[in-house]
Amino acid sequence: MAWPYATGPLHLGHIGGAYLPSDIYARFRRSLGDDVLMVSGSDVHGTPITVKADELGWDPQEIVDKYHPEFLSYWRDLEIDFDLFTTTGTDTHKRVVQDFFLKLLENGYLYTQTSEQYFDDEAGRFLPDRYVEGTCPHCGYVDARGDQCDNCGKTLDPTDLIDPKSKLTGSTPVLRETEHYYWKLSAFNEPLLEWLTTREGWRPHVVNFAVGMVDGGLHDRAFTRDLDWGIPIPVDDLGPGKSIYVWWEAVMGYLSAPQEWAEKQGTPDAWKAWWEDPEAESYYFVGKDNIPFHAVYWPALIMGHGGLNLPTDVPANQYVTFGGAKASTSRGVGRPLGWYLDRFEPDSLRYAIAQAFPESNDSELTDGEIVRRINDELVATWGNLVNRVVSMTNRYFDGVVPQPGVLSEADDTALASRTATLQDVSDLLGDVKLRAGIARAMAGAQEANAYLSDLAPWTTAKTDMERTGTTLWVALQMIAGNAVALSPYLPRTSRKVLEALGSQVTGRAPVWEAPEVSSGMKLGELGPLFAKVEVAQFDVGQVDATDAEIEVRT
RNA sequence: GGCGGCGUAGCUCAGUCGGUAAGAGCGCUCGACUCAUAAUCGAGAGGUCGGCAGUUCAAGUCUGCCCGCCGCUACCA
Repeated sequence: MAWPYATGPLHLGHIGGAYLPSDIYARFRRSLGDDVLMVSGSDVHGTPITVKADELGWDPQEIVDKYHPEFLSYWRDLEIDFDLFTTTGTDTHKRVVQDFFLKLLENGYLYTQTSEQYFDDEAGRFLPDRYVEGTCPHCGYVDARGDQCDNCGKTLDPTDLIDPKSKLTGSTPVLRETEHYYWKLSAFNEPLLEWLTTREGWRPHVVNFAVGMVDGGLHDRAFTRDLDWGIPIPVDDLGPGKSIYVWWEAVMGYLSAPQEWAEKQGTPDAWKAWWEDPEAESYYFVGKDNIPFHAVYWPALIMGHGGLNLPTDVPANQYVTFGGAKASTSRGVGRPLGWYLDRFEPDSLRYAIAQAFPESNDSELTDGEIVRRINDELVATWGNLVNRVVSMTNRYFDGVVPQPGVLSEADDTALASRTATLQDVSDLLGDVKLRAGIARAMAGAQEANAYLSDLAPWTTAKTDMERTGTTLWVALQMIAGNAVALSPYLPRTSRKVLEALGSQVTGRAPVWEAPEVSSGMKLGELGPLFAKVEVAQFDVGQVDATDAEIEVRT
């Protein structure tokens, strides 16, 4: 799972790209009976946080304190079931990161080197490339940044700039020597390439991207920064004010979070089952912009550390787009998640997003599209199926599951389709094809609807109650099986259905098999599973207006 | 500019190693049904797979060029 910056509200892109896929996959594996540990947390040391803090005149910690709890509320509302959602600001994380640093040092993958960097005397600190502006030596553009010229596009070094100025204070920065730890990343070119090119079942765009990157030859990278905010290095030979670069430190959260979880459980060594047992599998659900860190840098760090499991898979998603542009709250594309949570039921929203997972391509998801998916697909096909069968059972059999008579060929076919659905969805989920999985589960519901059409229990009820009872019994079995198939995607309503049909869901997820709905059992109360979304529910004209508005804005 | 990627039915998307008549859902049309949240079921219409050229017995699928679009550019992807 990606670690979000605690800098602002999340939007559908975050949910569709990483958190919901992860939750669905985790629920599925739990249903299979596997032990699953799902962890993530807020990155509290990222540059965006200090930048935002500077802007607002706040302390970085205040930003974190504002957004981290908000994230937790999203997980609760959407039922994204983390075992632990922590932050990179914990003592455990600090300890793990510092130990990791020492391990790399001990293994010979860190060395010190001095370089010259611009220093702002007025602000009293070193300036990142982007904080230096000046005239481009290539095209003469006046507002070129230290890393790149926006006008001619050439990549620059801050020292190339003519007449450099600090973006912070406007003063002329001076070059100063600074010493840093460097990470011997170049040592991992071969092993990474070897590892990446032998991955099977990975999404092509992930492998291509990572291989392309490593193939070009990775250079050593600075491991530390001149910053007070962050995790200080655990050695003092460089003097004070040296922190570990946030990206290297953030990914180590995957190692620290399980340890924190284990400590809280009172079984401090329990994390090793996930990290040191070679049989353990690890899946990193991230957006495609995070591929370098999860498919290249983090594996390289793991290799450098030794004794830890490399990622089993990095099923990175592409982007959820709005009006063709990547969702980004800061740029005003898409809406904050809270807006949707106020207007949609969690399972309905999960459905709409899952049907648009950008697994192999960017996927467009507008408000109108969400409404359409909920009303015309989820409510019409699945919600309605459950509702019609339950109400017929109520009407003809007083809500008691009827006793089936002799099964016809159609009945057998229907029952077979139930297990086929479960099997197919299982195969797709196993391959992390989550979007195809939910589509297959919905096809199962359509098969049940078609079965009802063929057998027309409302007609046979006039003449042959045994036949009617058999049909409804079969339909109830199909519904129960389908509820299981949908349970990773729609946990709340699936549980409702299963419980109404007499299945006790004991663990965190139902067992992955078609449950038997017993004859003679009285059905539990079960109203409509999902409310149809009325557009009037939005602020007047909001849906269309927003779609248009977003397009204009991009 | 560099790097990565995208352009397939009205809409959102699938199309594995190039090979049976190009697929799904929704929408639309027609028909059936009336148990059900005007839901469901069946049938059908609709695509020169962005354009041009090439490789091949055969290309949505490979190569080149062009057009349009998007993302990343984190102290070098």
